[in-house]
Amino acid sequence: MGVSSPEPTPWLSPIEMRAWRAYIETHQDLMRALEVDLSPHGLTVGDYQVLVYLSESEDQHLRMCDLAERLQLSPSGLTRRLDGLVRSGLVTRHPSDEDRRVMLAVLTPQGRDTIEKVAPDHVRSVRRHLIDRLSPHQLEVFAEIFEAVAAGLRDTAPL
Amino acid sequence: MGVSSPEPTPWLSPIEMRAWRAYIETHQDLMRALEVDLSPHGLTVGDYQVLVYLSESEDQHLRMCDLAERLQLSPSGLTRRLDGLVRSGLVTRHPSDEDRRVMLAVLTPQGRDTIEKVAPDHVRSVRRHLIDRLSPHQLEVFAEIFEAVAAGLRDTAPL
DNA sequence: AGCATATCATTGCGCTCGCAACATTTGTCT
DNA sequence: AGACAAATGTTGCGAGCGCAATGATATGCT
Repeated sequence: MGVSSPEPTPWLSPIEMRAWRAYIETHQDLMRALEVDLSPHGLTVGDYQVLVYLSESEDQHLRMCDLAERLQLSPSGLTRRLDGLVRSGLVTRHPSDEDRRVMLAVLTPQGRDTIEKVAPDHVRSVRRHLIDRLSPHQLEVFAEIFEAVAAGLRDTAPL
Repeated sequence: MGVSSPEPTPWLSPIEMRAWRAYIETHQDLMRALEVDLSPHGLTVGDYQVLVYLSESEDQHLRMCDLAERLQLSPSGLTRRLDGLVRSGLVTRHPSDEDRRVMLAVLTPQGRDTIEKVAPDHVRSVRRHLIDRLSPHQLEVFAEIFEAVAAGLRDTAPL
């Protein structure tokens, strides 16, 4: 490349600022709305995610470390979150036979019932607040955008 | 309207699921990257936002309640966040003359210097991780999407 | 085999935040 | 004026999470 300017783009244009502020300010409200819709079921969105990943898994169980990675949660964070679900009877811990370091988080029948009962409501909530607001084209671009950002983060993170 | 089905759309289509998961999983990573980029300056993104809103305001000050609303923070949350900034010398508290209930959060000269020094780096960070990844068209749709969602939330929230 | 290193889960500690309760001040209504 | 309601900021309390340290187990290297 030739000689490039040392300060490529120092500030945000109006459209960039519009997009950035709308995103930042709306995300929190959206998440709060989902929490509110889920709270009558006695679950947080975080709890719900745990049940989803377990219910999607072979034999309804997952190693703690794998679950933590999918939830983007630190090991300690997952330990505490699972504590709550165990107290509620939705999940149990079971030591692995193959590797005695690992604990398996396993969905209980009650947990299975709960996720099946709650999921339709949660999906409706996501639709109502987000997806139904978007045209097919906007939905397509929405997916593209976050996939592109995710790809970018994977590139720069390992620096 | 005619007779409509009681369960309009019980599940997410593949494209909907793609969009939703990409969004949820990427948002956290994006915010974390912004925090990491800002941390060398000794600021969190939350602290940064406080300084931005104060620096944009008349006479560099804002009532606590107004600031809390813009930050989407509870009153107690703002009290604690300001505690940290006051300890760092970037902001001071000043009782209002007009209304003796209110406290004004006012940017100090040092806080002014800090935000002016940090802002370009933060903007570059936002560009690098998000905005530069998007085409002009994607950026436009990005803004539309979150403005539409925000409008929807304003409609349903007051229920 | 033996030892160093890596992996896995948990715990202690600190941080941030929301909710409810509270004290203070302002506004409203009669 | 007086009484009641609303608004404002702070504090105690508890929930949720990350980091660092710890203990237990597995893996790799010589």
